Amino acid sequence: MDAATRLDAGPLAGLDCTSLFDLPRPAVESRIVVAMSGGVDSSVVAALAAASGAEVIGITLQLYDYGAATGRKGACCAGDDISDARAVADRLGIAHYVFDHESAFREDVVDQFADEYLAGRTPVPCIRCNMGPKFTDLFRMARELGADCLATGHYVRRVPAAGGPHLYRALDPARDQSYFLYATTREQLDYIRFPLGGLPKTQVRELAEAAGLRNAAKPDSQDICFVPDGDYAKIVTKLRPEGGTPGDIVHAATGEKLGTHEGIVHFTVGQRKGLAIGGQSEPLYVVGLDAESREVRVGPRRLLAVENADVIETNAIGDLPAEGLSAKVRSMAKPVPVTLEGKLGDGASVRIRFAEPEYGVAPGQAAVIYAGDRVVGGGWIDSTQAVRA
RNA sequence: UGGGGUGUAGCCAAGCGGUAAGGCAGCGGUUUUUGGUACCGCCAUGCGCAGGUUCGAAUCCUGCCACCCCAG
Repeated sequence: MDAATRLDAGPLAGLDCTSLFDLPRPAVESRIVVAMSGGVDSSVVAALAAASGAEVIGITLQLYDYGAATGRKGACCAGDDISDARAVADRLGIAHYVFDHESAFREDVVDQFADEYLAGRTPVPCIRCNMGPKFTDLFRMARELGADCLATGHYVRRVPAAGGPHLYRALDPARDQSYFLYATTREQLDYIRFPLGGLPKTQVRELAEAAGLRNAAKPDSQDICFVPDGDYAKIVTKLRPEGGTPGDIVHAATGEKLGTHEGIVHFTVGQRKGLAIGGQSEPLYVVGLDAESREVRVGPRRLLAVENADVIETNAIGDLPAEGLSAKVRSMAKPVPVTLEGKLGDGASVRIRFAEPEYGVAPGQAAVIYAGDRVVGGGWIDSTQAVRA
């Protein structure tokens, strides 16, 4: 009947729920706050927490409302997520609180998102969301509730080490979410737990199934959570109408005007589709955006080659090896070899030199630095330097 | 008005009597907790129009139309 029994009998019978949470004292004396989004992953974290014997409190933040965000009525998936979270908490017999966090989310994430596009950059709202609502606000709530830790469903590994915990990529590279967590501070990492970082997704689903969670088969979330139909530009221009001001599309090499566009917010460096320019012998990509002139500069793929990128507001996690560093400039990519100029961390600016030219590096995106599987930090890409022709 | 040239999908373009290449764009799908990329698939019963020759024409012939260039 209770979750612990089911788990012990289920496909993950050998799993040590207590050590998954790396608690400072016996589980039965501990209190764990779980960030519950309503998805499978965080629901399973709640189930694991409950199975550990600790007192578990689930917290769900109401972050957005699709109806309000898009002007559409009757579409409120956020509400479905919240009710899923509540149902899971009920099923597990744990406390569950929902906090209205919409206005803070709008300020910290959505407005930022729109402003970045307006400035010709390409934001990563998921990182902002982790930095703010999840790892700052939820963090504070968990502390105030006297919890021993805050647990989330992120696929990333926290590994205790001498100078403080380290952050590692998930065991399953296909699920790894470390790109979105490079900005995690030492204080946050001390307190937050990622019990799923060592598990394959299939196992998580099996566990959800075994625990009888109603969202066990719920599709993985993808795209930007507050952009229901994938049309992010619609949201941006709704928030910032000036983002839809037309401008010219010009060839980056010749300066020739090739066409016009319906707003700079529709483009990102490295983008190929959507330019609607035909009659070319090879594909054209966006190689630069000028917010001032609203000019979209395009060119063949070779013009995308970048030899270094300057990143700002950097964070460092743990000590930095002298060599063997690699970097990801997008979530779905293999880390590529790099060297750093400057000292990573404490908000400093650093120059990343790519060992081989990197293509489609967009300002506004994050560059995350790795030493093998360990995340050593990262920062926001502010500008890039093209490979000399 | 005379001379020359060109008219093939949204754009560029191959084809030169044997039953419409390719690229770009676009659309769809796969992948994906950001944007994007990449990959796969689709995309001219018809070649400016009308006739003719031929077993068979985008390809040859005739006329017409349109656009471009040169001349005046």
